[in-house]
Amino acid sequence: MTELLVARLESHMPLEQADRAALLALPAQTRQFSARSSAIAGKLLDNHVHVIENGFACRYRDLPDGRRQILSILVPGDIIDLRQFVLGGTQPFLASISPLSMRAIPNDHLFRLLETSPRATRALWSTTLVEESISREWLVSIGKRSALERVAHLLCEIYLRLDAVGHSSGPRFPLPLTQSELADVLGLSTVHVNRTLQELRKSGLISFQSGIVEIFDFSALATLGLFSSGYLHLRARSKPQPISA
Amino acid sequence: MTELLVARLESHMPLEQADRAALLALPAQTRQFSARSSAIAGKLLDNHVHVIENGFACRYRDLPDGRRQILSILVPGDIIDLRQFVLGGTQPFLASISPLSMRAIPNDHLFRLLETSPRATRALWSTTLVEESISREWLVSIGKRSALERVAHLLCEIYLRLDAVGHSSGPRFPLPLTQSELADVLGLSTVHVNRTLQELRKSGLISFQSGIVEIFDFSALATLGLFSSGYLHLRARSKPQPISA
DNA sequence: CGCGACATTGAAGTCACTCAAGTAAAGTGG
DNA sequence: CCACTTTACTTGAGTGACTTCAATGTCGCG
Repeated sequence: MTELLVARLESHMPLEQADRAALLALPAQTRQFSARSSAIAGKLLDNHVHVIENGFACRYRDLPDGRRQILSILVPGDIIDLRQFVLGGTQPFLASISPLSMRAIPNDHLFRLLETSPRATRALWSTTLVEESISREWLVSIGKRSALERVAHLLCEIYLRLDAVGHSSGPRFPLPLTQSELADVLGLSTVHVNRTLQELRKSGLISFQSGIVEIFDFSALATLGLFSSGYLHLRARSKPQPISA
Repeated sequence: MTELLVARLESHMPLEQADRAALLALPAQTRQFSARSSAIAGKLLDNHVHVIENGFACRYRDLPDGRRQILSILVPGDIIDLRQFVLGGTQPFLASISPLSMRAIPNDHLFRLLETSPRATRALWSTTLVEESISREWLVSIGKRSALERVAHLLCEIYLRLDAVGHSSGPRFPLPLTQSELADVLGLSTVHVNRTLQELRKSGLISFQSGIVEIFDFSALATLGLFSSGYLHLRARSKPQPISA
């Protein structure tokens, strides 16, 4: 049951049947976490790489005086500890946002795969490069986009990322972040996130309640957020996009 | 003459003699660029990966209305187009900051290396992961640190990165960015960068003139900037650090 | 010299923040 | 089943860090 991993890798680059088979043959055990538990990192299996199967998580950094910045939002299909796998060192802070289920793959099996399949290696490497690309886009948001643009941009991004792994339903998708967590993602204050969301709702572009977002006009939202999807490195899919950038 | 590449890879993880030899055997031709030419990307050799040998460059993103965010500062030893190599697609915008010399390595040789040396593959992969780690740290800066903290933090980072590849001289290092470029790095306005630099100078922590920074008290600067060097993933070096975090 | 690029300074403006309440919904315990 | 608590969201008022605009200063260079 690492189909999701294969789907994720193939959303960025094509695989051969042999690679797909090798990936599917990787052993994996399921692990569950409850919502909103920080310090997940300590509870991960050592010498395993984890793939999110369901739910949302995030990486974050706390500054000594209590300021917090959320560094990435992790959705199903995301691999959370490739950096440690490759580079060693300790896992940066990681927290679950919603209830979370993950698949843990033993490092040694993965090492063997890397040695035998350069293409699978590239595919895994790719996911880390896409993550980097997303980080950079967030830099643009936080550095130069206005609050309204930031929120619009983030919603577009999460929508496409979820859609790429089949976790959207039409124009609707789950976003189980509180406004205060969104603030820590976007480099804004909670109060300002609240007002910005109200503005987006009033302008008829989205609805957002009890953790569900609906985008009424993706292309208008993308324009408003100066969003263009290239940085996500999604390959065109066989079935047509429900809504497209 | 890819010694610099080897030095850079070894600053993050140990290599075996065989890997080192394989890396040094990679053919490479030198390419030169003048200072401050944007759209470097178009002038790079197709099907080559480029390593900076001397000088500074940056990746940047322009928004439609002229806002610009600099996404990363590239220093000697940095590899600038691994993403395209692995993931395909086009090079994000790239500009030289100072006169620049680079070494271009043909993709096919690199592919062959990846297929024969998993350890070299990991080392190259590592550099992209370190870049990602730096992007994330910049997110913290722009998202949550004050202007003074941001500048202090950036100076600490550049110093250690240059020092790791032997491009510092004692507490001094080149930083050929204009204040307006620093502003685009830090998500600030030029005017505010100017005032912030003055504050740092007045407090006696640094000097910064004609593109040369001198850090008088690294540890005070690091404290001020909430800097801790872990995210750079630098291995302890054999010779002692001149100044350390 | 005079031009261009960069740095510096002052004044005025604003976007987003902080502080402070208040509302709403959901969970907890007696 | 209803007080009590907790968590999230909403609203208003005042403030401040940083911005924008506009000059002025300084240095190197053709």
